Amino acid sequence: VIAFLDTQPCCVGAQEIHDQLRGRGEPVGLASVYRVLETLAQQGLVQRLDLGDGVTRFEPARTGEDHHHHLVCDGCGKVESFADARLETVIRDVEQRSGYDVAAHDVLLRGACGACR
Amino acid sequence: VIAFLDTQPCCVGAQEIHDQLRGRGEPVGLASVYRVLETLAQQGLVQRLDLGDGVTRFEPARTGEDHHHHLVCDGCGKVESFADARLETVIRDVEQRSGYDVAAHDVLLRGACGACR
DNA sequence: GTACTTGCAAATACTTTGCAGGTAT
DNA sequence: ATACCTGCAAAGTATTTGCAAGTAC
Repeated sequence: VIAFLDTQPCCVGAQEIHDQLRGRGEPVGLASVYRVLETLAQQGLVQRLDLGDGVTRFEPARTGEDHHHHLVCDGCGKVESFADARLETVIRDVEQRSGYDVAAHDVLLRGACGACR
Repeated sequence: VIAFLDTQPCCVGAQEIHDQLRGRGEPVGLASVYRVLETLAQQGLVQRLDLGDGVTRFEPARTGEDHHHHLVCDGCGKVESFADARLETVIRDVEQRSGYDVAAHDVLLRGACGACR
Protein backbone atom coordinates (compact mmCIF):
# COMPACT_ATOMS: atom_id res chain seq x y z
CA VAL A 1 0.00 0.00 0.00
CA ILE A 2 2.80 2.37 0.90
CA ALA A 3 4.67 1.62 -2.31
CA PHE A 4 1.51 2.14 -4.33
CA LEU A 5 0.67 5.43 -2.64
CA ASP A 6 4.14 6.67 -3.35
CA THR A 7 3.55 6.33 -7.10
CA GLN A 8 0.31 8.31 -6.97
CA PRO A 9 0.49 11.93 -8.07
CA CYS A 10 -2.83 12.84 -6.48
CA CYS A 11 -5.44 11.50 -4.09
CA VAL A 12 -6.95 8.01 -4.31
CA GLY A 13 -9.74 6.22 -2.48
CA ALA A 14 -9.31 3.08 -0.40
CA GLN A 15 -11.34 0.90 -2.75
CA GLU A 16 -9.35 2.19 -5.70
CA ILE A 17 -6.09 1.25 -3.98
CA HIS A 18 -7.53 -2.17 -3.22
CA ASP A 19 -8.66 -2.77 -6.80
CA GLN A 20 -5.34 -1.65 -8.26
CA LEU A 21 -3.29 -3.84 -5.93
CA ARG A 22 -5.54 -6.81 -6.57
CA GLY A 23 -5.29 -6.15 -10.27
CA ARG A 24 -1.54 -6.45 -10.17
CA GLY A 25 -1.73 -9.70 -8.26
CA GLU A 26 -1.25 -8.53 -4.68
CA PRO A 27 -3.64 -10.58 -2.52
CA VAL A 28 -4.37 -7.78 -0.08
CA GLY A 29 -7.67 -7.38 1.74
CA LEU A 30 -9.69 -4.20 1.80
CA ALA A 31 -9.59 -4.13 5.58
CA SER A 32 -5.80 -4.11 5.55
CA VAL A 33 -5.78 -1.20 3.14
CA TYR A 34 -7.98 0.76 5.51
CA ARG A 35 -5.83 -0.26 8.46
CA VAL A 36 -2.62 0.88 6.81
CA LEU A 37 -4.19 4.16 5.72
CA GLU A 38 -5.48 4.79 9.23
CA THR A 39 -2.02 4.23 10.70
CA LEU A 40 -0.28 6.41 8.12
CA ALA A 41 -2.83 9.17 8.57
CA GLN A 42 -2.34 9.17 12.34
CA GLN A 43 1.37 9.60 11.86
CA GLY A 44 0.81 12.42 9.43
CA LEU A 45 2.40 10.54 6.54
CA VAL A 46 -0.73 10.65 4.43
CA GLN A 47 -3.35 13.31 4.22
CA ARG A 48 -7.03 12.42 4.46
CA LEU A 49 -9.21 14.22 1.95
CA ASP A 50 -12.95 14.53 1.56
CA LEU A 51 -14.03 15.76 -1.84
CA GLY A 52 -17.71 15.67 -1.05
CA ASP A 53 -18.73 12.50 -2.84
CA GLY A 54 -18.78 10.33 0.26
CA VAL A 55 -15.45 8.67 -0.51
CA THR A 56 -12.50 9.45 1.73
CA ARG A 57 -9.36 9.84 -0.32
CA PHE A 58 -5.74 9.70 0.71
CA GLU A 59 -2.52 11.11 -0.64
CA PRO A 60 1.08 11.08 0.53
CA ALA A 61 1.81 14.16 2.67
CA ARG A 62 4.77 15.29 0.64
CA THR A 63 6.63 18.21 2.06
CA GLY A 64 7.22 21.35 0.06
CA GLU A 65 7.53 21.01 -3.70
CA ASP A 66 4.58 18.69 -4.31
CA HIS A 67 2.11 20.44 -2.08
CA HIS A 68 -1.11 21.17 -3.94
CA HIS A 69 -4.86 21.60 -3.63
CA HIS A 70 -7.89 20.34 -5.53
CA LEU A 71 -10.40 21.40 -8.14
CA VAL A 72 -13.46 19.18 -8.51
CA CYS A 73 -15.84 19.31 -11.46
CA ASP A 74 -19.48 19.08 -10.37
CA GLY A 75 -20.41 17.92 -13.85
CA CYS A 76 -18.14 14.98 -14.57
CA GLY A 77 -16.50 14.43 -11.20
CA LYS A 78 -13.02 15.01 -12.56
CA VAL A 79 -10.41 15.99 -9.98
CA GLU A 80 -7.50 18.23 -10.85
CA SER A 81 -4.83 19.72 -8.70
CA PHE A 82 -3.30 23.16 -8.58
CA ALA A 83 -0.64 24.95 -6.61
CA ASP A 84 -0.20 28.60 -5.81
CA ALA A 85 2.60 30.10 -3.79
CA ARG A 86 0.69 33.23 -2.80
CA LEU A 87 -2.18 31.11 -1.52
CA GLU A 88 0.21 29.17 0.71
CA THR A 89 1.70 32.34 2.10
CA VAL A 90 -1.67 33.78 3.01
CA ILE A 91 -2.84 30.52 4.57
CA ARG A 92 0.32 30.23 6.65
CA ASP A 93 -0.39 33.72 7.89
CA VAL A 94 -3.96 32.83 8.84
CA GLU A 95 -2.71 29.69 10.59
CA GLN A 96 -0.32 31.66 12.74
CA ARG A 97 -3.02 34.05 13.84
CA SER A 98 -5.52 31.27 14.53
CA GLY A 99 -4.29 30.21 17.96
CA TYR A 100 -4.28 26.62 16.69
CA ASP A 101 -1.30 24.41 16.13
CA VAL A 102 -2.33 23.70 12.55
CA ALA A 103 -1.24 20.28 11.28
CA ALA A 104 -2.76 20.39 7.81
CA HIS A 105 -4.82 22.57 5.55
CA ASP A 106 -6.82 21.95 2.46
CA VAL A 107 -8.42 24.13 -0.19
CA LEU A 108 -11.22 22.77 -2.33
CA LEU A 109 -12.65 24.51 -5.39
CA ARG A 110 -15.74 23.08 -7.04
CA GLY A 111 -17.45 24.07 -10.24
CA ALA A 112 -17.73 23.24 -13.93
CA CYS A 113 -14.60 22.27 -15.83
CA GLY A 114 -13.85 23.55 -19.30
CA ALA A 115 -15.59 20.65 -21.03
CA CYS A 116 -18.69 20.72 -18.77
CA ARG A 117 -19.39 24.45 -18.83
CA VAL B 1 -35.61 23.15 7.82
CA ILE B 2 -35.01 26.38 5.93
CA ALA B 3 -36.07 28.49 8.90
CA PHE B 4 -33.81 26.48 11.18
CA LEU B 5 -30.81 26.74 8.87
CA ASP B 6 -31.28 30.46 8.68
CA THR B 7 -30.72 30.76 12.44
CA GLN B 8 -27.47 28.78 12.30
CA PRO B 9 -24.26 30.77 12.38
CA CYS B 10 -22.15 27.86 11.15
CA CYS B 11 -22.45 24.42 9.62
CA VAL B 12 -24.73 21.65 10.96
CA GLY B 13 -25.23 18.00 10.11
CA ALA B 14 -28.48 16.51 8.84
CA GLN B 15 -29.04 14.39 11.93
CA GLU B 16 -28.42 17.41 14.12
CA ILE B 17 -31.03 19.41 12.24
CA HIS B 18 -33.44 16.51 12.57
CA ASP B 19 -32.87 16.17 16.32
CA GLN B 20 -33.26 19.89 16.93
CA LEU B 21 -36.48 20.15 14.94
CA ARG B 22 -37.88 17.08 16.67
CA GLY B 23 -36.86 18.53 20.01
CA ARG B 24 -38.93 21.60 19.40
CA GLY B 25 -41.95 19.55 18.44
CA GLU B 26 -41.72 19.57 14.64
CA PRO B 27 -42.68 16.06 13.46
CA VAL B 28 -40.29 16.02 10.53
CA GLY B 29 -38.66 12.87 9.20
CA LEU B 30 -34.94 12.46 8.64
CA ALA B 31 -35.51 11.65 4.97
CA SER B 32 -37.29 14.94 4.44
CA VAL B 33 -34.42 16.82 6.01
CA TYR B 34 -32.04 15.16 3.57
CA ARG B 35 -34.39 15.86 0.68
CA VAL B 36 -34.68 19.54 1.50
CA LEU B 37 -30.92 19.86 1.95
CA GLU B 38 -30.30 18.13 -1.37
CA THR B 39 -32.64 20.52 -3.15
CA LEU B 40 -31.19 23.61 -1.51
CA ALA B 41 -27.65 22.47 -2.26
CA GLN B 42 -28.48 21.95 -5.93
CA GLN B 43 -29.77 25.47 -6.16
CA GLY B 44 -26.69 26.81 -4.47
CA LEU B 45 -28.61 28.11 -1.47
CA VAL B 46 -26.74 25.97 0.99
CA GLN B 47 -23.15 24.86 0.91
CA ARG B 48 -22.23 21.22 1.48
CA LEU B 49 -19.25 20.75 3.76
CA ASP B 50 -17.16 17.75 4.66
CA LEU B 51 -15.07 18.20 7.75
CA GLY B 52 -13.52 14.75 7.60
CA ASP B 53 -15.52 12.95 10.26
CA GLY B 54 -17.84 11.21 7.85
CA VAL B 55 -20.73 13.58 8.49
CA THR B 56 -21.78 15.92 5.71
CA ARG B 57 -22.61 19.34 7.07
CA PHE B 58 -24.60 22.17 5.56
CA GLU B 59 -24.69 25.89 5.99
CA PRO B 60 -26.60 28.71 4.32
CA ALA B 61 -24.61 30.09 1.38
CA ARG B 62 -24.72 33.67 2.56
CA THR B 63 -23.31 36.16 0.14
CA GLY B 64 -20.50 38.48 1.08
CA GLU B 65 -20.32 39.59 4.68
CA ASP B 66 -20.87 36.23 6.35
CA HIS B 67 -18.56 34.23 4.16
CA HIS B 68 -16.12 32.24 6.24
CA HIS B 69 -14.03 29.07 6.44
CA HIS B 70 -13.39 26.42 9.07
CA LEU B 71 -10.88 25.36 11.67
CA VAL B 72 -11.30 21.87 13.10
CA CYS B 73 -9.60 20.66 16.26
CA ASP B 74 -8.24 17.12 15.88
CA GLY B 75 -8.24 16.76 19.64
CA CYS B 76 -11.75 17.69 20.75
CA GLY B 77 -13.55 17.96 17.42
CA LYS B 78 -14.47 21.59 17.98
CA VAL B 79 -15.27 23.58 14.86
CA GLU B 80 -14.54 27.28 14.62
CA SER B 81 -14.87 29.66 11.74
CA PHE B 82 -12.61 32.40 10.48
CA ALA B 83 -12.65 34.94 7.69
CA ASP B 84 -9.80 36.63 5.89
CA ALA B 85 -10.14 39.18 3.11
CA ARG B 86 -6.69 38.56 1.67
CA LEU B 87 -7.39 34.84 1.47
CA GLU B 88 -10.55 35.50 -0.52
CA THR B 89 -8.72 37.76 -2.92
CA VAL B 90 -6.04 35.19 -3.62
CA ILE B 91 -8.59 32.42 -4.06
CA ARG B 92 -10.65 34.48 -6.47
CA ASP B 93 -7.49 34.99 -8.44
CA VAL B 94 -6.73 31.27 -8.55
CA GLU B 95 -10.33 30.58 -9.58
CA GLN B 96 -10.08 32.89 -12.55
CA ARG B 97 -6.92 31.27 -13.77
CA SER B 98 -8.26 27.75 -13.29
CA GLY B 99 -10.32 27.46 -16.47
CA TYR B 100 -13.22 26.29 -14.33
CA ASP B 101 -16.44 28.10 -13.68
CA VAL B 102 -16.01 27.87 -9.92
CA ALA B 103 -19.27 27.73 -7.99
CA ALA B 104 -17.92 27.36 -4.47
CA HIS B 105 -14.70 27.11 -2.56
CA ASP B 106 -13.79 25.93 0.87
CA VAL B 107 -10.72 26.14 3.06
CA LEU B 108 -10.23 23.70 5.92
CA LEU B 109 -7.58 24.01 8.60
CA ARG B 110 -7.08 21.16 11.04
CA GLY B 111 -4.89 20.94 14.10
CA ALA B 112 -4.88 21.34 17.86
CA CYS B 113 -6.89 24.16 19.41
CA GLY B 114 -5.55 26.29 22.25
CA ALA B 115 -6.97 24.00 24.94
CA CYS B 116 -5.81 20.75 23.29
CA ARG B 117 -2.25 21.75 22.46
C1' DG C 1 -59.04 13.18 -9.28
C1' DT C 2 -54.13 14.56 -10.16
C1' DA C 3 -49.93 15.94 -8.79
C1' DC C 4 -47.00 16.65 -5.17
C1' DT C 5 -45.14 15.96 -0.39
C1' DT C 6 -44.38 13.26 3.73
C1' DG C 7 -42.41 9.86 7.03
C1' DC C 8 -41.23 5.24 7.72
C1' DA C 9 -38.69 1.35 6.61
C1' DA C 10 -35.71 -0.89 3.62
C1' DA C 11 -31.81 -0.52 0.76
C1' DT C 12 -27.25 1.21 -0.38
C1' DA C 13 -22.45 2.55 0.14
C1' DC C 14 -18.40 3.22 2.69
C1' DT C 15 -15.76 2.12 6.60
C1' DT C 16 -14.62 -0.39 10.87
C1' DT C 17 -14.31 -4.39 13.80
C1' DG C 18 -14.32 -9.46 15.49
C1' DC C 19 -12.10 -13.31 14.84
C1' DA C 20 -9.69 -17.44 13.34
C1' DG C 21 -5.67 -18.67 11.14
C1' DG C 22 -0.98 -17.55 9.96
C1' DT C 23 3.88 -15.54 10.59
C1' DA C 24 7.92 -13.95 13.03
C1' DT C 25 10.77 -13.81 17.01
C1' DA D 1 4.92 -19.77 23.21
C1' DT D 2 3.92 -14.88 22.59
C1' DA D 3 2.88 -11.09 20.16
C1' DC D 4 1.59 -9.31 15.97
C1' DC D 5 -0.43 -9.21 11.23
C1' DT D 6 -3.73 -10.81 7.76
C1' DG D 7 -8.09 -11.49 5.15
C1' DC D 8 -12.80 -12.59 5.34
C1' DA D 9 -17.19 -11.82 6.91
C1' DA D 10 -20.14 -9.40 9.85
C1' DA D 11 -21.36 -5.13 11.97
C1' DG D 12 -21.79 -0.22 12.10
C1' DT D 13 -22.84 4.41 10.30
C1' DA D 14 -24.48 7.92 7.23
C1' DT D 15 -27.26 8.73 3.37
C1' DT D 16 -30.66 7.60 -0.31
C1' DT D 17 -34.75 5.47 -2.21
C1' DG D 18 -39.43 2.87 -2.59
C1' DC D 19 -43.73 3.29 -1.28
C1' DA D 20 -48.18 3.90 0.81
C1' DA D 21 -50.70 7.43 2.99
C1' DG D 22 -51.75 12.27 3.29
C1' DT D 23 -52.45 17.08 1.47
C1' DA D 24 -53.51 20.86 -1.83
C1' DC D 25 -55.75 22.46 -5.75
